[in-house]
Amino acid sequence: MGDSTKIGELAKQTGCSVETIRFYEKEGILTPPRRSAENNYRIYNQNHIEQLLFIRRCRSLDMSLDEIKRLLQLRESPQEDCTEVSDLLDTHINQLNEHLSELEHLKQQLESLRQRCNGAHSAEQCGILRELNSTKTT
Amino acid sequence: MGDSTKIGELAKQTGCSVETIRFYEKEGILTPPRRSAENNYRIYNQNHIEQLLFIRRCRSLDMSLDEIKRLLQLRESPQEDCTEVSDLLDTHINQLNEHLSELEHLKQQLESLRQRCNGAHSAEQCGILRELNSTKTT
DNA sequence: TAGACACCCTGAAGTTACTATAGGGTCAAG
DNA sequence: CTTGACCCTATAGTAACTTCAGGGTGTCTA
Repeated sequence: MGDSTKIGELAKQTGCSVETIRFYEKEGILTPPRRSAENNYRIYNQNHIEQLLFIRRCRSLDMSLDEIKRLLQLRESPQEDCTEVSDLLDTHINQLNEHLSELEHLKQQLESLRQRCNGAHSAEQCGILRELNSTKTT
Repeated sequence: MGDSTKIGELAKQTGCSVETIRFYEKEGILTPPRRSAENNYRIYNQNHIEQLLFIRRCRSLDMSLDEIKRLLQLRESPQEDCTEVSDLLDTHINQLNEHLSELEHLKQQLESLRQRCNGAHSAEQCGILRELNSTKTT
């Protein structure tokens, strides 16, 4: 038992689509399951479910598949030092912070641009288009 | 004059790469320029420079090429009502805001996860990996 | 037992906005 | 006449999937 899950069932249990599961396997992120002798269907066990949930959690934290692949490896080698895990996370957080400040900046620019027009002008007079025609790229 | 700019020159004047300019043309975003009869080189005029600067500004505001294509069309029809311009911008700003709050949420999760480990553990004991094994996906 | 329908399989192409690469012509200077 | 900078086209690669084409499997029901 716990070793007879077909791909559709795994999809339901993890919230992944069937296609995504096959994709993860092809990319070497999810361990290939055994196959049924009769019909070549993939047959998953509890370990696959946990792997896939781990992947989903990491993805929900916006980690890349490469990062996740590495984390899965580290997860598989319990004796090793986990410094790399926290380093990876630090790098990830730094990237996120950079991304965030870019977007904050963007938001200000867009809102300032938006105020140039309150609708109901002709396009020729539209303050937004005018601004886009002349603003310096930052 | 103002009608003899080759692609490398246009690239310099706009800060685009040569490849990107050709790409924009292929995608129907930048108007195809006339070609030199002798050598088939692209020859740009002032209008192309302005178009491309417009595109660059929109891209720096993170607009998609589809959005930019539409804005360029609206820019070309000065008599039309510009409501669509401000609508497009509103939609864009809303998307950005959603994206921003997702990332803020993400940041909190990542920082809380990060606190689970201060390094120098074995991977087996690593609070980060433990957490990733069990956290519910949100 | 035959048809319908849900499920499974593979492999390839499409998505976004470029970047890079291969393979080749053009042009001015030395 | 060759070197180097510039131009051309067409194709593939990037990330993380999604979609599609084309076809097998399994079960239920008329």
